[in-house]
Amino acid sequence: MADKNAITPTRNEDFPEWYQQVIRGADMAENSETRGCMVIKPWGYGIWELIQSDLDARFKSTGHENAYFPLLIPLAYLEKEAEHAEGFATECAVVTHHRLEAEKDPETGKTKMVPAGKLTEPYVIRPTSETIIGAAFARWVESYRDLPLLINQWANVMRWEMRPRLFLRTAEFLWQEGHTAHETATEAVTETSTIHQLYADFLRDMLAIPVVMGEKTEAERFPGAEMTLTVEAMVQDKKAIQAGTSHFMGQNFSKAQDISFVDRENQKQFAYTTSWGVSTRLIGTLIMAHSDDDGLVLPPRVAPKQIVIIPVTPKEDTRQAIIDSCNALAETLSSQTFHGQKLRVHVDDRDMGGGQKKWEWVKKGVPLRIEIGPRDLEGQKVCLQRRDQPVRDKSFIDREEFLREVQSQLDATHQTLLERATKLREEATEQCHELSAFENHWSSQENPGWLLTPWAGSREQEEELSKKHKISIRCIPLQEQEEATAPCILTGEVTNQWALWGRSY
RNA sequence: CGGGAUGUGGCGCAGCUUGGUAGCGCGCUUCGCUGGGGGUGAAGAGGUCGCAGGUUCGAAUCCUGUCAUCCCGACCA
Repeated sequence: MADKNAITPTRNEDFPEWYQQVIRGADMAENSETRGCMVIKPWGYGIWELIQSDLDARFKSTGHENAYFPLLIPLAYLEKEAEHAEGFATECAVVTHHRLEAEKDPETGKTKMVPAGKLTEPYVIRPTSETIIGAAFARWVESYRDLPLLINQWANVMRWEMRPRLFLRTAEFLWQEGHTAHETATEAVTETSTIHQLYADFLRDMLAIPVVMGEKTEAERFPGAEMTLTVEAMVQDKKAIQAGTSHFMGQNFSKAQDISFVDRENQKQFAYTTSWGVSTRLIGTLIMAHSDDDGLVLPPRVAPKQIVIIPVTPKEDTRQAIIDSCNALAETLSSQTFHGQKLRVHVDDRDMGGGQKKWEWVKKGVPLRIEIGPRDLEGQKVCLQRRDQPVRDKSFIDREEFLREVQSQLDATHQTLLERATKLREEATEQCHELSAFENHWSSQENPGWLLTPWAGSREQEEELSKKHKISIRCIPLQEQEEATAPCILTGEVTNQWALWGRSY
């Protein structure tokens, strides 16, 4: 087993299968009996809780409040905004009955439960909550004094996807959805951008994932939105993942749902609304962005355990002293903080092989592993292993020194991950001005990375190119738009708009 | 919804062509040896073979139906 990786296959051999095995190896989640739905296990849910609590604080500090709306949406609500309805129609689960009746099969004698009590008006299990929250907003908003209305909801939603994958695309998933209503378009657009930036900061600071911030083209926009802003991440197979979106709805939804108010001139006006969300897909993105052939690699700030201490007890007579020493170290560490939160430390004193324990924590992606054995105890040292470094690397440092530099070790881990991901993305993103080079690029390999091109094509032209090469415009990056004008790669028209193309999840 | 495949102990599979009521690996339990490493020896626990019919003295094996899942397409956070 000496040189074997913990995860089979490796990323190069079979990336999608590697992804599944990382999740299994880290014991994060599993497929459930319910079609397309996953069971999120404590290690995976722990990551989600950390994501949640940090985001929640960011939402609150930008003036938002949490509320909760029903899981079931009256079917009629979904019919109000045509584009929106159409966008989600094919993936809606529908509730049509409200009672079960026991029915005995006369031949087998077995009892079956049969749906009964048909509803006159069916309900849709929310695929997203614009409509039902909009209905509430319509009641809540009467005057310009009621605005802005800044609401967030933490919830589960359901989209009957054809091809589910753990975390990345499941029929039921957890997310937050922000919904806001504003007096003016400008204010609503500002809100959309504020959240866009909030997401980008969050991904960089918590998940160590660099993103490209940009706007979606009309073809890729949220159904019913006037503008969709996105943060796009590149993962290790060079595909793109849309990690979070923030939509400006204009007055589309407020007109459809009558979210109106009396303005400062005593005139009736329709509000301008926004919505924005990130989901458990962030965990999938996180896995694909950082993990290696030995399993999950967690950025410290979302690691349910940041430091795991493993006692090495080869001799019975020193065993208790070592365990005591480990517990003492854990206690000291736990009283320290990292980015405002208590360090999350765990002593693994289970009675089992040390090697097995070590590999479990490697596969779970714990940022720092500490081992303390008889020799370390004697020399007041600890054996430190960092998850962002090769698994077999270890350094023996003074215990006191370790206590002084834990935080910087954790920060350094975060920094390494962020730099690696940034480097990967930069190396796999090229500018392209020639249509022939553009077309060749997509057939050169399965996932050849991203291309940035001058773009002035129509929606139809975009869709044709997308279909032909199985790509999409990930976004019109905000940063690139100021750069020099150039002829569109397809039409030749001189433009200052640049499009970022890639294959995506 | 179109094309392909599969359903056998917790997981991964063999057995099915040539019917005779289950077997392997991993995991799990107990005990021993090990102990800076995912080691090792022994002994155990655990399945009426997706479901429903049919053929047969007898079906995991043959036939029919049905359900579910997976892979390739169209859709998608």
